[in-house]
Amino acid sequence: MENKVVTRFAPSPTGFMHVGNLRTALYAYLWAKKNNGIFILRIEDTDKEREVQGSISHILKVLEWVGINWDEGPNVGGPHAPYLQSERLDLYKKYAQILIDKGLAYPDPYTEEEVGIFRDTAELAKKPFLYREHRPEVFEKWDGTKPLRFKTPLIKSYKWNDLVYGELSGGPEALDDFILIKSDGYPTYNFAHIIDDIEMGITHVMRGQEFISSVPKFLSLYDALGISYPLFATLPPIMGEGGNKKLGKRDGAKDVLEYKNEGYLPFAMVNFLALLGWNPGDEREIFSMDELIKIFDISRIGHSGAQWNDDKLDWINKEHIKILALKNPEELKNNIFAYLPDELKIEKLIPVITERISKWSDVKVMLEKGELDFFYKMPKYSKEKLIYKNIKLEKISKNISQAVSELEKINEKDFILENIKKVLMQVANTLESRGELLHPVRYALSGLDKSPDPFVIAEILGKNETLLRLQKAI
RNA sequence: GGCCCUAUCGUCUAACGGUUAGGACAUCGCCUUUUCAAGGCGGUAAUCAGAGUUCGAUUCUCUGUAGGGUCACCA
Repeated sequence: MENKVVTRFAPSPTGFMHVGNLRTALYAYLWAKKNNGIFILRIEDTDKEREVQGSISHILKVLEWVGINWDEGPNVGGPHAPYLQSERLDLYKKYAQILIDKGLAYPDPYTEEEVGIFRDTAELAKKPFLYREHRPEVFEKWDGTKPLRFKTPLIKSYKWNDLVYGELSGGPEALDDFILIKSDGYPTYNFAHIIDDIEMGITHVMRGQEFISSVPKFLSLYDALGISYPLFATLPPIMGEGGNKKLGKRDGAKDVLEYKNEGYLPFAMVNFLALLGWNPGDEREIFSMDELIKIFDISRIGHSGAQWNDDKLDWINKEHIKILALKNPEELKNNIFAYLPDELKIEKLIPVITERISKWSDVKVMLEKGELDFFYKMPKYSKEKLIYKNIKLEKISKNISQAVSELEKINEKDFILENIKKVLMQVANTLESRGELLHPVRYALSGLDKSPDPFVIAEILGKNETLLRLQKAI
């Protein structure tokens, strides 16, 4: 197994995971699985200031929810353990020492304030800030109390190949003496992720487009260590809905688990995210995770930013609900029942509800709007509304009476949709317009202007209740 | 401001020099339906602009414009 594909998802535990993070994880996972490779989860917890308690378990929960299983990482372990960067500090020190020995790393002699002044001056002059312009002539010995900086070995431009974007480049201003190890002893992202990617044998590095401008720094570090580059696959940004800003926490990107709570199916989320920046090249749009693994291909990842779109997510979710109704009706039932009070946990209500929702929480909305009350409560309504167009009330009453006497002939156990429909349609067809019977019947049974059709309602209510409500209307 | 990336219907996108520029979401209309939803059928709607290369540019090149990213002891 020489050329086994190894990818990783390496989030930092600084808060909740949003959909942008999840898509990066998904693409890395799909690519690994498509190639029978390994998908590693690594936690980049090197910023102790910004770390948020509970983030790690949150990340694991999100990945578990959508069905992204890591082959190596927290909980499952693996040959490169530990998978938390904060537990790998000795490793970074080892590599740092190699650079120091080569004369390619040195302690920063300035205070943070002094560096701040350098930066402000550069900004004021509308020039990019470059620390290396202030690099000390003589390097002191590093005692661990000062930040350790990388000495950019050669000021040059870099050109490299990206699996998604093709040839990319960065000018010399993208190279600088960045910090390898902070004064608190933790490595920076720039340093740690490279060491870990090397140590863990990562073959394909997938990450967002915001890292393009840092790649020259990474390349210069690989060069300094004399190590060949992994393959890079850069992902286009996800933009906020309606806006043109990259979707980020600051711009209201939602916690992935909020989608779970709102009642989206994990497959729908995966499906939608897969399509945001990638397409299979044909006209299919609905996929399971297994199908995605089969057809996913880095070469079909797009280059331009894609806007988040709730409408499309809702549609995809609805499609997945339909699939669920066929494949796993029990799960469909459980999800819908979870929102219903006991008196509404009626099996026959499920198809009626299913066709009206695009996510589970819509059931709650239906409930709140009172759209389901009539299934267990005698509806309240005004008799004027029984009138269909300009038909007189007496005529309506007569029509209903006629329907009632016909419905009475049906046996209690034969009181099912198709029989009810047959009988009511028979009566309705004798009238000038069918609406003069069907409208009042529907209204008498539901008390609503908009409701499922009267036959369905009648079946669910049963013979007694149906006739009772119709009598009342008469 | 420097550097980098991007640019097809409102949105997600297909078309890797030759298509009546295709599909999906949304929208609109019709059919079905008492109504709503669902479903079926159909419509409106796009190559950012200007030069070049070419017999021929959505596609290749350049310039402009617009949008995005980045320039931390954050990742």
